[in-house]
Amino acid sequence: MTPLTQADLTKPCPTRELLDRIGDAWSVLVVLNLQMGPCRFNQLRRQVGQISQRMLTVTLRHLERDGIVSRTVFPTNPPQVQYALTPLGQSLAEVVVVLHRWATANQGSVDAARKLFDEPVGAGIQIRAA
Amino acid sequence: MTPLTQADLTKPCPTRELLDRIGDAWSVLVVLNLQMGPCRFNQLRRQVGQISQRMLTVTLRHLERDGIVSRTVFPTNPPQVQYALTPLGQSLAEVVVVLHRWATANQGSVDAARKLFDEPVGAGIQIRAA
DNA sequence: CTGTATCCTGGATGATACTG
DNA sequence: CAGTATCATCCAGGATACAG
Repeated sequence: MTPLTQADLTKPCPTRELLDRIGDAWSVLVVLNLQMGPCRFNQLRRQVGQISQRMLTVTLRHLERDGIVSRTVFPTNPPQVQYALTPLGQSLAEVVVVLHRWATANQGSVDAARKLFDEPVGAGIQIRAA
Repeated sequence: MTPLTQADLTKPCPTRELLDRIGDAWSVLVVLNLQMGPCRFNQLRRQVGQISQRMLTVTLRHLERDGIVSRTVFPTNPPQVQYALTPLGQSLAEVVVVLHRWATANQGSVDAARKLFDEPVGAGIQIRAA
C-alpha cells in the first residue's frame, strides 16, 4: 500500500546508498545472524557458513563503520571479540528479517516460476532445443 | 521482535537464494520503480537512472524468470513493451519499500556513524594522520 | 583466536555496434 | 523503440601466508 512516488526515488536517491550497504549479500547474512544475539568472530564465521575470513572481516568493518554493529574486545588470552547489533542495527535487522520471511514464504512460488520460464513450451515441443 | 532461530537460517538457507535475487542492486531499484505502476523499457531506463541498457535487460529477464515482473508486448509500430509487477512481485515490492523507508529514515544515523568512525580521535590528534 | 597483507582469478558490468 | 551480441575491463572475493 501507499506506493512511493517518483520523487521518493529521485531525491538524492538514498536507495543507491542503501544498496551499497545491505545490497551486499554478506551484510544481510551477518545482520540476520547477529540478530539472534551477540557473537564472536569465528562463531559468526561458522554460522554464516560459506563466508571467507577476509570477507567477514571486511563486512564487519563496513557494518561497524555504518553504526550497524558494535565491536567489543575483551583483553583475555586468547583475545575475545564480541560483535553485536547496535540499536540502529537492530532496527535494520527487523526489516531484514521481514525480507528473510518473504524469501522463505515465497521460495516455492519463485521456483515454480523458474520452472515455467525454463520450459516455456511443454509436451516435447522445444523451440530452443539443440 | 521474534528473532529468528539458528534453524531458520541453516535450513537450506533460502537467504542465499534470496540474495541472488534481491541482493542484486538493480533488481531492487527496478522493483521499486515498477511498484509505482507499469512501465515501458526506456521509461524505466530513465527512471532507474544510471543503469545501462544491457543491465536493465538482464535484470528484467531475471525478474521475469523469477515471476516477479511480467512482460507484455504490444505489436504496434514502433513496438511497445510493458513491464509490470506480478502479484508475487507486488508482495516483494511491499517488503522492498519497507527497506527503502528504513534507508531514508536512517540515512542520517548512518552518515553520522561514518563521520565518527572516520575521525575516531577528535581535536587534532590523528592517529593515522599522514 | 582474531585478525592483516598479498596475490590472483572469474564473473559482473559498461561500451559499442548491430537488428527487427 | 526494444532489444541482442561481442568485447574489454575491473574489482569483489577466494586462497594463502603471516602476526599480535
